[in-house]
Amino acid sequence: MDKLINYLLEFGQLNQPQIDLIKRKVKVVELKKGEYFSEAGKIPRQVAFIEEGLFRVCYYNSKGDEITKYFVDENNFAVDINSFNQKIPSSEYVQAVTDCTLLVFSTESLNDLSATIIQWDGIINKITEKALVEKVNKLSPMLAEDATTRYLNFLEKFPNLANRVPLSYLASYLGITQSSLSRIRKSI
Amino acid sequence: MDKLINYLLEFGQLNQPQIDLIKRKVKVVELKKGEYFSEAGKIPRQVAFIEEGLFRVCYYNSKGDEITKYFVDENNFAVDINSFNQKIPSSEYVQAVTDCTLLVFSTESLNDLSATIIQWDGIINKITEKALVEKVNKLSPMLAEDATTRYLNFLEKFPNLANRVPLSYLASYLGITQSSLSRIRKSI
DNA sequence: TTCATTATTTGCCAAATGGCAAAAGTTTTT
DNA sequence: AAAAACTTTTGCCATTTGGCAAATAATGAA
Repeated sequence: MDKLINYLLEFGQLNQPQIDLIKRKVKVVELKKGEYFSEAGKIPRQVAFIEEGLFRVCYYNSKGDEITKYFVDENNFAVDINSFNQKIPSSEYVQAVTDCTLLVFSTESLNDLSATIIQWDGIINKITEKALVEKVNKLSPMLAEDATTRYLNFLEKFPNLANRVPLSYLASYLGITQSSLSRIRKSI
Repeated sequence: MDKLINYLLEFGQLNQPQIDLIKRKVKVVELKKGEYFSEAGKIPRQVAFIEEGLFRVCYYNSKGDEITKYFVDENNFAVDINSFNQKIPSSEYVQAVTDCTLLVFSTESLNDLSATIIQWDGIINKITEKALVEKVNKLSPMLAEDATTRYLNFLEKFPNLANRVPLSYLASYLGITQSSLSRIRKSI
């Protein structure tokens, strides 16, 4: 669990008893490639810290295409933050792209931590904000770039991943078709 | 200032003395079309609530193109949240697209409010999170849509704006060239 | 290992978008 | 009102990406 604790410590101070409490509140979960951590239509009741592996968040658009909204890799939290906070059914799936090791907080654990650790909410808010800002900053320039550049940027961000991720996931994330991505790959 | 207060009240309760305090901490500012509220390279020291008008957030990409990252319309806060919080120079401009009336909070005012009003941080965090989630949710599907659809969606979101915004702003927001946007307009 | 299934590549052609420069239209300044 | 400056439209053609279906490759199950 060191990854989690170190990650939290980046956003605020915690003393040893607090750290121990956090460790007790978290549950280690393993997910196999392809399994879902949370599903569209359900109210998410857990938050995952990805200790190992890769997730994606995806949904079906009005045309029925499956769209990968973004990838979440290790050392990050994965959750449909909006649905989780508002306790409304999610409109997206959170799915393991590779086998994953997760550290899972339940809603109750989070409430306990929030009530017990005075810095907790502050830490979580900083983490949330940083994650969202990163998403905006990654998505925003993509519109101005051509498909090849978007793919190259993905390669840079996830160097050893491009070949472990199904083409269809990656293509929909990049906003192109599978065949186009295949051609782009060949041309590089 | 009712717009501001009503907006804040959507995210938490405030009693009258608190509301009065907030009103005292805020400064009304008018900006003319084209003027900047904050500029790239500077550390932002203010947050604006847009009472009237439209802003855009823009930057220059590596090719030197000016890119409109997003628009912010009335009843929303405009700030480069990341630079503001971390006190680092912004990499983007916040510019008035139309004449605007703003309610401006300085860093000091915000600190005072945070120290005095117990609910303040919670309210601000909710607002921040909501704004960021909205940005992600608006950007994300754009990649999967063609230019015409993106334009139509913009028209829907800002019905009476498309013709008041320079073509260049809108085109770079939509991720297309001015000429393409001009042709799309004609074809509708 | 072999078969079945799924994922990826490829060919062919169509559609969307870009690049550039000139023309037309608007707005601002003098 | 005329000139200058800026914005938008348009023509022409190149490039990028898409759509579809078949071929190939890779993966998983029997």
